[in-house]
Amino acid sequence: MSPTHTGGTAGATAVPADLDPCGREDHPDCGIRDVLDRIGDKWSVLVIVELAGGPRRFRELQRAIDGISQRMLTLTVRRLERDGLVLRTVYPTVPARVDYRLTGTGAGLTHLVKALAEWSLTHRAAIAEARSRYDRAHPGHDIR
Amino acid sequence: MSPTHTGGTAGATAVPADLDPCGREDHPDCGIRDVLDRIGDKWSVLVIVELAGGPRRFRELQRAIDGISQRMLTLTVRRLERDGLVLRTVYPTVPARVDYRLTGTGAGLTHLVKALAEWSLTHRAAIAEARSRYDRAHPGHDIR
DNA sequence: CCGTATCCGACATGATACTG
DNA sequence: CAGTATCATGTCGGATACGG
Repeated sequence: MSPTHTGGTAGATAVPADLDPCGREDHPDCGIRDVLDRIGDKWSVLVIVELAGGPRRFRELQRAIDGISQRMLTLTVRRLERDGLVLRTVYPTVPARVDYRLTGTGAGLTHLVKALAEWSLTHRAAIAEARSRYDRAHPGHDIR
Repeated sequence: MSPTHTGGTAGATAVPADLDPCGREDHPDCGIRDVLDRIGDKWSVLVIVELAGGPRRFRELQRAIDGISQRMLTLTVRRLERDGLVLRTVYPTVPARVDYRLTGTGAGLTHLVKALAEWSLTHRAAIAEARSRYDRAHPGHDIR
């Protein structure tokens, strides 16, 4: 395929209205960023997935999520709590016992996360192949 | 009783753990990370959303996505290309003309992104409120 | 127009030690 | 057990300048 065509560009030119929550693109922050930042960070999704299996204590989470440091687990779980996605409960026993569970809002997110996870699995092979193909075609040119 | 609890908008709804795409929870890295890293980074989603409206040239993307630097647009679009989510076409004109469009795989991701965007919009208010409530209840204690 | 190449600061994350 | 505090560091992303 040698695309020599400089004529009219094919396809629609407008962003579908249902995908443009900002109204205008010159307004970068429109709410979706907040959620995406949470979804995107290294550990939140793993915490959500783990909590989807039911309430967990701090140490249970840490053991379940391989590689997470105490500090990052604390931060992650605090941010999720702050956003109202996770409910933190402290039992005044000795030693203290704390458990975490998804709120209704958080549980709703799990459906999306689940869809994302399924999509990932479905396309994992294709993506891996695309990557190696790209790397083969562009030697020495590292992106990542 | 009266366990001290903070945060959370509604009562927790336990979700059955059919979410584990890895088979085992002690093995959290199973491909979903790759996709999440792409979803999670600052610009990929915005590029995908923009391309959902049809093919775009480099400058069009940059103008549409407010705040993105040339460097980051290049990197973002290259990574998406490498993953086989975006197709890059170079027309040998002078000056060069390049356009980007979603591949079939990339278009599939659009649906998920769209779902995520809708979820964000729906819960934006609740999240914002949860945050300010948290911040009110925990003064001086910043998480972000 | 469409990039690439550098430099650099800010922030996220990790390691470690300490507390209630 | 469930954190907090502190320090070190690696990466991300922005600004800028240059090149095809």
